[in-house]
Amino acid sequence: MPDFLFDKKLYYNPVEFAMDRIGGTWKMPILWRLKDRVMRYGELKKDIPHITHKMLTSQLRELEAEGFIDRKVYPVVPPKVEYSITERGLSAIPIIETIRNYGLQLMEEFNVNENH
Amino acid sequence: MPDFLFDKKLYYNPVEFAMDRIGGTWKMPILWRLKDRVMRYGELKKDIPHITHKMLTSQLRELEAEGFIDRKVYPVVPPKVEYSITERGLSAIPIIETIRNYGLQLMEEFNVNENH
DNA sequence: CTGGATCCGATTTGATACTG
DNA sequence: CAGTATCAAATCGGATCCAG
Repeated sequence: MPDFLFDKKLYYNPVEFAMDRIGGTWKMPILWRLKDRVMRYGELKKDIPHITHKMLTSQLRELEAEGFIDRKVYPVVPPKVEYSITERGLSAIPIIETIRNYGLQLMEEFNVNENH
Repeated sequence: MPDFLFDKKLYYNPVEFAMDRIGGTWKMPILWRLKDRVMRYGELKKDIPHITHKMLTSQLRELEAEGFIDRKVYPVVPPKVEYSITERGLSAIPIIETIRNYGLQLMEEFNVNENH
């Protein structure tokens, strides 16, 4: 597998390409929440623990720019913006589930419990 | 899914936990190469394009510390060190394949070809 | 041959202030 | 309510040097 360029960045393999699209700390949590319903900005902000305003905004912009989510602005005051998942975003859901299940398996192996 | 601590770091979900173990730019390429044979440090270095000495060393250390690979040192001069995959490392291979296939699918959708 | 340590620039992220 | 801009802190990664 040779290197390839996308959006001015050099990639070394398909795994790296995929993780650049839907990886990082926040993109999967966002897609996961949008998988079966439309959500407003404020809802996402409340629903995703620890995410900062800046990170939520930037990650939503990237997901939108690459076609994983749609953004619908209602011209009202105060502003209302709804985010929804696209076909492309939906196709990522099974991958997220696979990684999530693997993570749960690893957590057992490492004796990680959710009570600290 | 509540937060949990592991190795002094706070995690928000199982996906994040999994990707901290086998994610990043280099861990999957390393595991992938070790999946069906033992390799020496220099072999890995030659075989993984672009990886630097520092990154290869640090990623091998982390994978070893968390039980994904074994490190065998031969007491000879000059030094000879062999890296091999463990059971835990092998269990990551199907996940890597899944992500890889998804990456290839995305690359088609984005019209990424490997000739730049 | 393998690998540790250090320096330093680049990138990422959090906090904060401001806007329509 | 949703979003942008700015600055500072933290993290990451590359280059380089030294060592057994």
